[in-house]
Amino acid sequence: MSTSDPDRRYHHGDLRASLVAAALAQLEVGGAAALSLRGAARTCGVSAMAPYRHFSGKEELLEAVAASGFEDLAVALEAADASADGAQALAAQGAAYVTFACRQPALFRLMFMGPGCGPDRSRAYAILERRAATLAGSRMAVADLTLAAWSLVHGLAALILDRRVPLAGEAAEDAARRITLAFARLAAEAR
Amino acid sequence: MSTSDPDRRYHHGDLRASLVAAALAQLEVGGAAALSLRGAARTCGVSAMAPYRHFSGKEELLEAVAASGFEDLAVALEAADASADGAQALAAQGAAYVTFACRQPALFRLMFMGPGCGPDRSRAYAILERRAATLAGSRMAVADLTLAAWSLVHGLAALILDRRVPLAGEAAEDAARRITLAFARLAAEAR
DNA sequence: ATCGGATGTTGACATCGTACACAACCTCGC
DNA sequence: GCGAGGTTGTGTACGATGTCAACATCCGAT
Repeated sequence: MSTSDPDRRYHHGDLRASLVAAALAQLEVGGAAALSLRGAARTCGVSAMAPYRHFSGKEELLEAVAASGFEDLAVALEAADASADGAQALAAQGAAYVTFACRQPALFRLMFMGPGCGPDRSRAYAILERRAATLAGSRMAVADLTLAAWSLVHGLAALILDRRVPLAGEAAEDAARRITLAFARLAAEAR
Repeated sequence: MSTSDPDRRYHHGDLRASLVAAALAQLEVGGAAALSLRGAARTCGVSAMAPYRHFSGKEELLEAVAASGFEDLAVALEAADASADGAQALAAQGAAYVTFACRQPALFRLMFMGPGCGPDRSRAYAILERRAATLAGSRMAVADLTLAAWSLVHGLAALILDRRVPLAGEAAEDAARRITLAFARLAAEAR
C-alpha cells in the first residue's frame, strides 16, 4: 500500500543473502555460540519463520555461511600464490591460510568443525595441490605432500585459534610463514 | 529411611564424576549437539538443577569432560612413544594422536574447539617436545619443530574428522604414520 | 483482472540454560 | 544422643531457541 514505510515491504527482496550476511556478522562479533536463526531473522527485520523459506533449518544456513567462507579462502590463497619460487609460494599460501583463520576465527571454525562435513575437495585444495606438485619428488608423493602441507597449516591455524599455542596476530602469521617455508625447503631439497 | 529404595537416595554419592561420564557417553553417541546439561542430569537420575552444585554452568562441565580427554590423550601418546628410534617414535605418536581423534571424534573436537580455550601446554605437549628435541638441528629450532609436528598431526586429525580428506579408519592411521615419518626423516637428515 | 506459487506472519510447543527459594541429608561440637 | 549449620538435591519459573501448522500477502504469468 502507498502509505507504508518502504523499509517494511512484505517481501524483503533478497532474504537469503541477507541472512547469510547477518549470520556472518553475528559470527564475527559474538562467536558461534551467539549465532541463532531467530537472531539472524531479527537482524533482517523479518519473522522467526521466514528463514525456513530459504533454508531447511539452521544447519543449512550454517552450510551456506561456510560456503561463502570457502569462497573467500580460495580467493585469498590464489592471491598469495604469486611468487615464482615454489617454496616461497607455498609459504605465502600457508601464511595466508593462517591469516584468514586469525581474522575470522569463528567463520574458520564453522567452515571446518561445523555440522556440515561434506567431502568437498574445495577450490582451495586444488590451488594448494598445484603448488605442491612442483615440489614433490620420489621421497614424498604429490598426494602425501599436499596432505602434509594442508595439515600443517590447518593444524597450526586450529592450534592458534584455540590458544593452544602462545602466538597471536603478526607473530602467528610469521610462524606460519617460517614453518611452511622450512617444510617446503626440506621437501624440495630431499626431492 | 529403611523402607525406601536404595537407588533413590537423596544424595547421589559421586554426582560430579557421574555427570562427566554421562556427558562423555552422550558425546560418543550423539555428538556435541546432543550434549545437554539437563540430559546428563537425567541420565544420572537427578534434577536439572543438581549439576549446578558441582559446576558453575554448562561450560564448566564441558571443561571437565575435556580435561578427562586430555588425560587419556597423554596416556595414549606416552604409550606410543616407546621406540628407540626418534623418527619412528615421532611417527608412532602421530599415529596415536590421529587414532585418538578418530575413535572419539566428538571428544577430540570438544577438547580443542571447545569453549574453554585455556593456554595450557598440556602434558601431551611435553611428551611431543621431548621427542622433537632429539630431532631438531640448525635448520629448524626445537620450538618450531615441535610446533610443526604438532600442527601436522593435529591438522591431519581435524581434516579427517571433518571428512575434508577421503581417509577413514585404518587408512587414516596409516596416512598419519606415513606422513609423520616422512616429516621426521626430512628433519633428521637436514639437521 | 485473476489465479497460483513464492514469500512472510502468527501462534504454539518442546527443550534448553539458568535464577531463586526451599527441603533433605550429613557432620560436627556438645 | 542431639541440635546447629553447611552441603547437596528439588521445584518452580523465566526467557530464548529451533521448529511445526495454518494463515496472509505479494508478484508474475496467463
